[in-house]
Amino acid sequence: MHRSFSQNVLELTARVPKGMVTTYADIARALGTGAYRAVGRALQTNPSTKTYPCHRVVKSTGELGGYFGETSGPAILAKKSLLEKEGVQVTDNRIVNFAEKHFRFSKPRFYK
DNA sequence: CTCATGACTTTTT
DNA sequence: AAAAAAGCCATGA
Repeated sequence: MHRSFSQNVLELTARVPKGMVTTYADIARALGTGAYRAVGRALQTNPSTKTYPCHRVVKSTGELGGYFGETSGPAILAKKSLLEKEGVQVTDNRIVNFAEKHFRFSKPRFYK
């Protein structure tokens, strides 16, 4: 069964447990590619934040990254709020204790 | 098909 | 430590 790259990005996003985060690079790697930037692009068209909690996807550096196309401003504040509501602290645009909150995908998956 | 673009990442200043 | 440059690749025009 072939799923599009974007579709797989969304499905992996849905796997991240509440209170944990993953990164754009992790998702790309889990799909067997290095298309980190394309991951962000795929999330930009997220059809449902309920189904796909894309606020749990952050940068490899532990910084927040973007939300709904915005890299700063109100959208990012919303992302921060959602994370803190789940117990992930954010200070100065960064995940506090990033290593402990970092969810790792168990096995690589391929979409092709 | 080619080309530019971006919710990125890593290396180099 | 902070900023810039270079590298990455799926997607849409």
